[in-house]
Amino acid sequence: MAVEASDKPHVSDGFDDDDDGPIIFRRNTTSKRNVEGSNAATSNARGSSLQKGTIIASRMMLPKESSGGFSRASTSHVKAYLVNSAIANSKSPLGGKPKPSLERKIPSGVKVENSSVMRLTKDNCEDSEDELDNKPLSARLKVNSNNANKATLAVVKRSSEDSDNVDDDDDIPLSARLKNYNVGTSTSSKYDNSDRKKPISKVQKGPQDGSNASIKQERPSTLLVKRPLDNTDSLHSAIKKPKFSVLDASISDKKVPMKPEPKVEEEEDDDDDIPFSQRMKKLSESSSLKKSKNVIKVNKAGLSFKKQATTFKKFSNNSEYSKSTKILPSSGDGQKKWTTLVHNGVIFPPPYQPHGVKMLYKGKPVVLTPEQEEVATMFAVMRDTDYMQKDKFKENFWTDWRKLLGKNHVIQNLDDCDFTPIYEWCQSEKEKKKQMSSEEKKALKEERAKLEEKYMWAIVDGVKEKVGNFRVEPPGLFRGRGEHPKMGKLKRRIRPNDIVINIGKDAPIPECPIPGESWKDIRHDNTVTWLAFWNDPINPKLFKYVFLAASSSLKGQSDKEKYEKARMLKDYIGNIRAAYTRDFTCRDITKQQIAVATYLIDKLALRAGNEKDDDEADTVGCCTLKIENVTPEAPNKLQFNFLGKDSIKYENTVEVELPVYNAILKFQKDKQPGDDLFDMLDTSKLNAHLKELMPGLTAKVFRTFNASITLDDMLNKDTKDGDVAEKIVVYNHANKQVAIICNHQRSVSKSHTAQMSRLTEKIDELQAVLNELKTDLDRTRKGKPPLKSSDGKTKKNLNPEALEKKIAQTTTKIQKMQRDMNAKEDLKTVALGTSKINYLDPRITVAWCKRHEVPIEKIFNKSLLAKFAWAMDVDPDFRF
DNA sequence: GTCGTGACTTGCTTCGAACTGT
DNA sequence: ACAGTTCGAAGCAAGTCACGAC
Repeated sequence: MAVEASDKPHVSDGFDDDDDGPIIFRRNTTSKRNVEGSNAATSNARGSSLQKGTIIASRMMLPKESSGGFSRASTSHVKAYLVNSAIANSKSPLGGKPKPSLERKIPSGVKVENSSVMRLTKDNCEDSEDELDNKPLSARLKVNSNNANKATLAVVKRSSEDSDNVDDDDDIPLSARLKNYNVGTSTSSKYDNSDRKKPISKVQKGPQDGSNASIKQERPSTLLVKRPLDNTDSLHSAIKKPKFSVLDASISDKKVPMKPEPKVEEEEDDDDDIPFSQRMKKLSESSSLKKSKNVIKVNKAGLSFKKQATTFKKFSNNSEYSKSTKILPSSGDGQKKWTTLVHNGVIFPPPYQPHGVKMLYKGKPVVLTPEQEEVATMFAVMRDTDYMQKDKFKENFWTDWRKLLGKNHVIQNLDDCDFTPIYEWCQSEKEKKKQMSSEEKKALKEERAKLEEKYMWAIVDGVKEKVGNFRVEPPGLFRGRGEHPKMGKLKRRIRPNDIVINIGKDAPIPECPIPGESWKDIRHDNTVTWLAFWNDPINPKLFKYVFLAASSSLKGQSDKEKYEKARMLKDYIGNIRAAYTRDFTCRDITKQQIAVATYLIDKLALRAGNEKDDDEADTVGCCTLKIENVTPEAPNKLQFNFLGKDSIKYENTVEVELPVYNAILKFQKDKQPGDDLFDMLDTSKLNAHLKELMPGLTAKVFRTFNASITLDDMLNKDTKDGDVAEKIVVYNHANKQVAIICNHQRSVSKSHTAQMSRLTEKIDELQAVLNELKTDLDRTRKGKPPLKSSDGKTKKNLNPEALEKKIAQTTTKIQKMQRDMNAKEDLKTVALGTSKINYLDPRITVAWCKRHEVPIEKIFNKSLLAKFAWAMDVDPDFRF
């Protein structure tokens, strides 16, 4: 049974008893509601400008990414960013000046022209080296490492824009810098920080302590027993990433990944049995140890911001990760995710309640059965969406609805249907609901909560954990994104006999909530984390899973591993870049394509790009780029234009290394539009190759790596002394750059234009007031009375000091409004949340907050604090 | 090596409550 | 009190990637 000392859900405990005052969350984005002329269905048509040219600002100009910039690191990142920032954000929010919308102001071309790009003056993948192509990359890299200095890489002197920022090794020949990487360890990498200087094998031997660890141990558990984050092998081995967890074994035979350090200590063997996650933990803990001096220092500083410390404590305290001393039994199979699992299954949406409102067919009311009416209502309520403009949507709806109507039904075509009565009925119902008193609303909410309470929690190995999506999806019309061929199809009602339950062997099987029906199947599979699933009614070969919530330890554990893997890439990235640069001119076309694809994934943070079926929207990623998605522009630019995930448009023109440019020309030769650019490549080949370079490396790791390293660099470069608000501006700016790198877009709020004009009006009004005040001041100084106000009233005769004060206040107000307006415009198509939730290592944020005395709740909202509980006790000196 | 399946992460929109300014 | 706005949470679609069968 769960160990439970409180009735309260543990997740919220940290908030409910907040005695430190209210937690205020703010964000400077515009409303996400109401999409300007578009919604999901038209996402491909929107926001294309976001990407346009902005990548360059943040990534394309990064010298480290150029052919030779392998050893370049964080500072270069930031430097490049700053240069671009100057270009792209001539009126940056940091500067507080009016800043027009990104896309309008920054034609990609301009940015490219301004970018400082290091070029290969000579290709370093000589034909003579082709003999190496048959050797494993890692082996080749060894050669490469020795040859790196000889590699005929040269750096074109960086352009003047960033010359004043040039950092120490900018002038060091690239070859020399490369050497650092090739020699191996992080000591040579500028990405490195001290806590990464030991190879995994070494670090794990260290004492498991670190200041954080000791703090954890001292803390008694007050609520539930929590699962430790790096809880021995049971949990870790449970994480289904065998390639990662068992990396030692898997890589030791033939294909040895590049090593961040050349020398492997004897102890390594001993660690082979230790799960990767655990080793990673030790790795970071060892860093805590090393930094203990600093910790003390920071702790001292911390006294001045007790409240902040309390927040961190509260979250790490409440975190399952920091409390438990419980060791889960070892699974032995390396796959076990849990030992005991208890939950109550899922809750179903209420049955359909017919409203009896008659729709019209050829102007006449039609009687429908409840089933037919239900589907008609689904269609009626979509009247205001863009789906109604899509023939495919209507066609699919009609096909499915007609099946319900039957061939001989009076309704014979959709065009003659008028759903207005139903639509209006729905609107009035909505309105009624809106008009309910707050007491009524509260009562309803409580009733619902009471009904759902038992489904909200699961007990995993004795720990009460929140369940994520315990509600079965209600029936509806499928809202595929982009030009999805199945949009409009009926998503039928899911019944208990569609649902497979996964639960512990000894746990009671959840009672089926619908009398007379039963579950499809009961499983006791502890190698997976799902609690239930059903087949997607739209695409039966896909599944809909019920998982634990993001705040659960299982999710937290895998989150942490994800970031550790990305951090690990930091130690390998130099060699990896050297390797793919070498292969840009390989004779082996597959290798050449792998090299170019990896380059694009690294440089542009593209997704891998799996193959897609015909019954899905036509979107692409790196491996599935089509000929027409990339347009070469002589001498060495590539113009990208494609629909990516969720049919979000990716538009970007970038300057690339000449060998890459030439390779793209070669890949396009003799192909037609519609043909694959990388015809020899797919994601499995690419990932198999990446795994040779670093254990567990896949294409998506590059995205996490690039996002997190960018945040880390920018925060550390740009944070200046100042008040919290200014620091938050820095954070949001970095967050925005990451969102741009990852092409995280959102649709423009429907009310955006109206909001902007309202703000403009207000600013104009204030400006008029300001002018009046200035005139009055002028007159007062000359001994004249103030002019009458615009409405003809006589104004009070103020003294010059009072007028000056008023002028200052008004000016400040105008400036603030202008700042808000600029921020709103600036972020109207940029979604900051996605990167925060998925790509930015929370420890970067937490450590930065600690270092700069920024309350963490200014950056993370309640759910993020819960999700990232595992990161709360990070060393303030943590660097990604 | 390819393909299909399964499990999980990522990503955008929507909903509705809370907040803010008047 | 009200309207407009912000924001967290939920919803669910759409990706990635591993693995096993053939």
